[in-house]
Amino acid sequence: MILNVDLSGEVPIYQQLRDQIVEAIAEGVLIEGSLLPATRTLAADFGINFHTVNKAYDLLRRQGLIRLNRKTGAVVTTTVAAPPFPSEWTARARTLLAEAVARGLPADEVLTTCRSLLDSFVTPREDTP
Amino acid sequence: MILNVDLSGEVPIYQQLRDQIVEAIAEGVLIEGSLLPATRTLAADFGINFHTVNKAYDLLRRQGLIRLNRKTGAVVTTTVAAPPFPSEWTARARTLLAEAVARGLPADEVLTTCRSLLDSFVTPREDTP
DNA sequence: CTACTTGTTATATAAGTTATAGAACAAATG
DNA sequence: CATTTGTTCTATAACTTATATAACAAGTAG
Repeated sequence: MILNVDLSGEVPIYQQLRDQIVEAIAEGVLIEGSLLPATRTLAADFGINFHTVNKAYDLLRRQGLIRLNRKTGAVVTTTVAAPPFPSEWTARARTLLAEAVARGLPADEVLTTCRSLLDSFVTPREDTP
Repeated sequence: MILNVDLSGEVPIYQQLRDQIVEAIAEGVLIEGSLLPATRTLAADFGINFHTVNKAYDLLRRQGLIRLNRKTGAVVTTTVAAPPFPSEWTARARTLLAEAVARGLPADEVLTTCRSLLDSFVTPREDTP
């Protein structure tokens, strides 16, 4: 997995890490059982503090996307979204889609973009018999 | 237009205001030429500081969604998204959609949700002859 | 013209967030 | 037992958020 951190960007570093790991999971680059680098290792790779990586991992853990074990490190776990998540997610999607429409992007183009993005995620977890 | 502000929420107040105004524009509740309340008025309505409202309006102005005139106040302006916007938006959409997929929401359900949201926005600006 | 309403700008302050730093603890592995 | 890993604690600097007060600037209405 390739992570890219923009240290001088507007988005907090821990959020960038979280987002990219979430995307890697969606893409199938990270699957159930995949091991993430140790916090100190990842921090050293980017020249950042390991507390910052810790914060990203803690976010992912609270969202049920990884499990943290001593010595084993962070392991990706695929769980099904808990009840409050879908409606919260929809609210956020509403805001993001509204922004696109308000700024003049045609609704059908927006939907096409969403479809493309989703298609790029859908990873064949099932074997072809 | 009905605005709702959660003073003790995680999302900054100025962001909540911005988001809700963006959604109102997408919904067609606010259309080109609609006047927003004066910053001091809106601030008084919610018992917040007018600088906070100012920040929300300034964000909207920089995104080309409203124009600010002295005495006239804030006026909604429908503009077409500038070049950097679509790709930036797509990047944000990618992150949000990835989160849904990573947390186990079926891709087709996610797309359906997006379609529903977009449908709820599409407002007939053209007259029916 | 004067008064009022509006956005604009400036300064200050308190609380919270982000990132860094160093240290120490706790558990699992080899 | 030593090492590696996450966990917890304290501290600090820079930035963000929200508030407060004050003054300025430009339109509009009387």
